[in-house]
Amino acid sequence: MPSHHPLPFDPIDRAAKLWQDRIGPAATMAAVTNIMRVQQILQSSVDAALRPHGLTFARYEALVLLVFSRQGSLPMNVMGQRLQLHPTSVTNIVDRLQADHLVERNSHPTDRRTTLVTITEAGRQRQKVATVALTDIDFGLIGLDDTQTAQLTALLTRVRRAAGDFTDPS
Amino acid sequence: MPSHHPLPFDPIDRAAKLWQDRIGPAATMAAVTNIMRVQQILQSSVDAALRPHGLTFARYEALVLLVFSRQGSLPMNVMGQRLQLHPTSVTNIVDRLQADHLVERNSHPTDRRTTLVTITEAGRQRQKVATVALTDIDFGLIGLDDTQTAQLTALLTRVRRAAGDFTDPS
DNA sequence: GCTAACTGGTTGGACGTCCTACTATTGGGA
DNA sequence: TCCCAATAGTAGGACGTCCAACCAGTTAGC
Repeated sequence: MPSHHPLPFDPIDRAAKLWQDRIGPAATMAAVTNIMRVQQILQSSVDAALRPHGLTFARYEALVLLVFSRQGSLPMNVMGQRLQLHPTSVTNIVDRLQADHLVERNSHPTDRRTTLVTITEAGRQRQKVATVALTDIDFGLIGLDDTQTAQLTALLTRVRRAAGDFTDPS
Repeated sequence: MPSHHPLPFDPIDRAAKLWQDRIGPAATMAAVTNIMRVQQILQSSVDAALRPHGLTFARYEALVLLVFSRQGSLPMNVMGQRLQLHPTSVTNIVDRLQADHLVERNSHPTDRRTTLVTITEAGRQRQKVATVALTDIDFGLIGLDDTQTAQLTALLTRVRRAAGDFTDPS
């Protein structure tokens, strides 16, 4: 169970209201704090579902990426690009997955700089049961029907695009 | 400048597409990862704007809360409730603000368990300039017009409500 | 060929978040 | 009155994220 204390009202929204008179883009502020807060809710909800399986969302995403990769292995830098993570975060995550024997580190055949991360059979199994756990809680995203979920995705994708998150491969 | 590496395509969406055939609520998964990602973008954008002023978003929010409080001081547990933070997170944040002389810790007049956090004059000044820095970047939330921003807020509010985030004081 | 710039990855440190466990204080009920 | 549950805050640790700095290997330019 996530440990968000219930709120009698939204303090940040209240702050935003106060700003409206003296500063400016309160609507934007409200959206920002909503995103921050919903992310926090989802994170703790998802992590709680994964904890019994010894995973976090970050490590789970890495496992998913490897499971769906053609060879079951990827260079670390590619993992960083796909998951949008700093190289040091990849190192951190792979360290922990490796300590759990869910992935292995292999050397690249031609480029001796790169490290290939390969998922193990145990890793595949773990990803499978973790996915079941996640689908059981519907990924922690509740309160929206299919149409609204699609709307939300569309809006957020727009933001990501505006932020230059995915540069189209032109 | 945030350090997200540009993406040629959305890997998680791709993974979600793969799941669609074999697992199920891929749309939900896509929305979840989008929220996670947008939060990350906003966080790093906002933190980058605050870094020159020696603040993070978490500490900034705490300052705002104190500035808008009637007495300029609040008990730590109240701060935790308003900011939706774990008690230990409040301790952490107040520690750092105090080290920067932006807040002070005072003892409560009647309840010796509670600690009153009081904003200093330096804290008020810092909050002011930090707010200017933040409004200058429009909180990093771009790519949406007013209508879309309102839509986004409405959708996220629905999620928060479903998660029991604000328990209406009925 | 040789040097300089670039790329892949790691280390160490800062920060925020949470959890578990603990101390101090308060307040309600036997 | 006294004891015990609830509350306020902190300490220590785990985790993920980032940055700065660094080393090893690779590639391009001269």
